Amino acid sequence: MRVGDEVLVIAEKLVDAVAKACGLSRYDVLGVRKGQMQLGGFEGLRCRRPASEGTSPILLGEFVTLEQGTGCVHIAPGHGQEDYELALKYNDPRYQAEIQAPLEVLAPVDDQGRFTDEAPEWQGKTVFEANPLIVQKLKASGVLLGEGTLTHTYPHCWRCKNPVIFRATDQWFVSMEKNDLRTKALEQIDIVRWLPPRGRDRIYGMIQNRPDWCLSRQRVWGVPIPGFACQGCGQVLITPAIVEHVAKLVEQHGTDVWFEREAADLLPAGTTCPKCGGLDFDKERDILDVWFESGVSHAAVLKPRGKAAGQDWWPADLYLEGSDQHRGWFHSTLLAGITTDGRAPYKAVLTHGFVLDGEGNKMSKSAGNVVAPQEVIKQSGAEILRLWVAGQDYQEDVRISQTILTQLGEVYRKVRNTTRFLLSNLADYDPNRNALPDESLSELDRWALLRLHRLIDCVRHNYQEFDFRQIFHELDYFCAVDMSAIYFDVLKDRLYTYRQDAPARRASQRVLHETLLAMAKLMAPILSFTAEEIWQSIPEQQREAPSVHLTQFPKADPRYKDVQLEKRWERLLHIRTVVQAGLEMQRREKLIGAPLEAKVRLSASPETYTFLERYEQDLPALFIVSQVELREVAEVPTEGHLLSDASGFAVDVLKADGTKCARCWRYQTSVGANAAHPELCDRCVEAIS
RNA sequence: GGGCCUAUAGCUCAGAUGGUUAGAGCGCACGCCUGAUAAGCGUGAGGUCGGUAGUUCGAUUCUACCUAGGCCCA
Repeated sequence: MRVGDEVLVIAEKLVDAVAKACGLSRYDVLGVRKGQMQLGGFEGLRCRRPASEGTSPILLGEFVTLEQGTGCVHIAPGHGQEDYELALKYNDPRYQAEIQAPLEVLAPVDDQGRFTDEAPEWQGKTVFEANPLIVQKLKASGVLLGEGTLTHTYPHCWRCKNPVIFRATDQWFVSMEKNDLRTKALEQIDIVRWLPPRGRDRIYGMIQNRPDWCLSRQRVWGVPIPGFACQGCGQVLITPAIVEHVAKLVEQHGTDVWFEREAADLLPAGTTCPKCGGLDFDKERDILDVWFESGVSHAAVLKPRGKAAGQDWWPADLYLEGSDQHRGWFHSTLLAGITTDGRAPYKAVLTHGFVLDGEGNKMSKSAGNVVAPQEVIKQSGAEILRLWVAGQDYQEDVRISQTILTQLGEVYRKVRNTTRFLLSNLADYDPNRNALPDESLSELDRWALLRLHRLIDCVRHNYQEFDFRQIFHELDYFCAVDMSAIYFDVLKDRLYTYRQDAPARRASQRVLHETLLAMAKLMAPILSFTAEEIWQSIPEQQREAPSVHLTQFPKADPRYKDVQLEKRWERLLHIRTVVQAGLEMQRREKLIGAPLEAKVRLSASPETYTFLERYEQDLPALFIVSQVELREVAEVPTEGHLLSDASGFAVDVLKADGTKCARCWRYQTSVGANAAHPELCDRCVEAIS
């Protein structure tokens, strides 16, 4: 645009804003130009510099926005990443026509933030001291159109909050392209097993796009880079022989040797510069990127250990860390492993999410929502914390809150009480003397073993798949439903009232004993202390090792996998549930209280009757009632029953016949028949005789 | 702003190549028991499957967008 006798180049959309900011009241827009010089644009045109001699080319940069300014900015490739990358782009041979001479990466600021002799006019002044002087000079020479200040976010020291001055400096790099590091890394990623599988996509994308690995960091503390530079010609010196020499010194004196000694005392005697023959060197002051150290930990930890144990410790079976380490540990380990060994030093990588509060928000001190593991351990115990880890879906972010911990306490107590019941009912049982063969087991016992071995199968599989939350839920269900609500409840009668050596009682105790051992082993990796506590409560001769953690993990025995029996019991347990609903109805009617006060009448269709007939003697025990009347009827359901079920039976609940036996609490007509024991039923009389 | 990802009952989790009343355990309510007792048993009530739009005969399941949240990067 034209202002007086001057022509200004301004981004089209910013013309008004610039005119306003600079107080340009009268101007004409002469035209719009865009793109390359050949197409009539500005790219490659040269401009006189406002504060120093010479000209600079106009470049096109994607990062210049229309949010403020004129749309034209000066760049300093020595003082900013985007500027630097733009200079690199134009220094490529295909842009030689546009820029005529290669762009220089000038960084005229020293380590103290002062201008160097490359900017003689400001030499010795800090950047902030020079800023107003430079503005003054521009004003004086009449090249400053306008001036203003702008507040915006800018990188700064996280500790002292001072702004950071970017400088292009010499660094050490690992090239992603030389020796095909990137290609090899991508190949290795597809060989490694990633859990969950999407981890593969995440690290693949990163490796695909990452720039060269910058190995050097400008920190005073860390692992030194064993490099040297010739004082005479600046030639960099780092050869295998030199590195080996330094490594020996470090082995003898520790890493500090690098900081304590002069360069001459760190180099092999008689080292000369291969380029100029110089004898004096500077040592490298930069340290290694810390990711380099974790990236090579496998070499320090796995390789020597494997050798010492005569085992294959390398590569690792599994690397396990939070999902942020796709960019960290897994990443640097992969690159280092490929460089030194040509492969990833791990076979599989498992990642977990992050711990969030009960609402799914990140924990922070200021938000006051932090749940500290130490506090959980203090309040609920380490076992609850372990249970929490197992029960959560770690493939996503996991939550922790008082509600969740309280709930875990319930699960823990269910597991604990279940094993307590097992232990207390095995007090008079010795598997070496009292165990009965499979043929002596009732169907109920076989069903319990079937459920146990299904559990073993499932738990074993899920440990292999690292799917711990399934184990958590299966264990909970097994304790709460299969054992506590069904098996134990039915078993109490025979455990408490049968003669001690009654085969039915001993048979069930065998199942209880096997269940106890298996449960302790199954939970051992998660509830390690509880499992061991259980184990120590088992008499020494009744367990195969002094510690549960020294036992073999249980394996499901296929001989208990009776699919027909499983189907029959599914049906029986369904009938049991319907009967329980009937009992509940009569309980509400105050007809009965305890189920043993009841007699259950089942009216079954011919098909159901045939199915139930073989269990007729077992039904009172299974339903935990005093009597069961089984009747065959032609049509079910029919009117006039308490409850009827679509699968072909109806339930009625009546008061039990007879009187309550003082010993087994069942209502039996035989109570009172024996003069010596007028309060006992016939079964109890027999049991105590 | 870019990459990867999540959202199912109060809680932790299942679920279906899209198809009848979306499941479990716990918790909760109510009741029972008192020989697992700071235990045990039973019954029941809880969900517009984050929101909106689209594809489809039909979507919680597929697509897009939105909202909320997490990790990494800029």
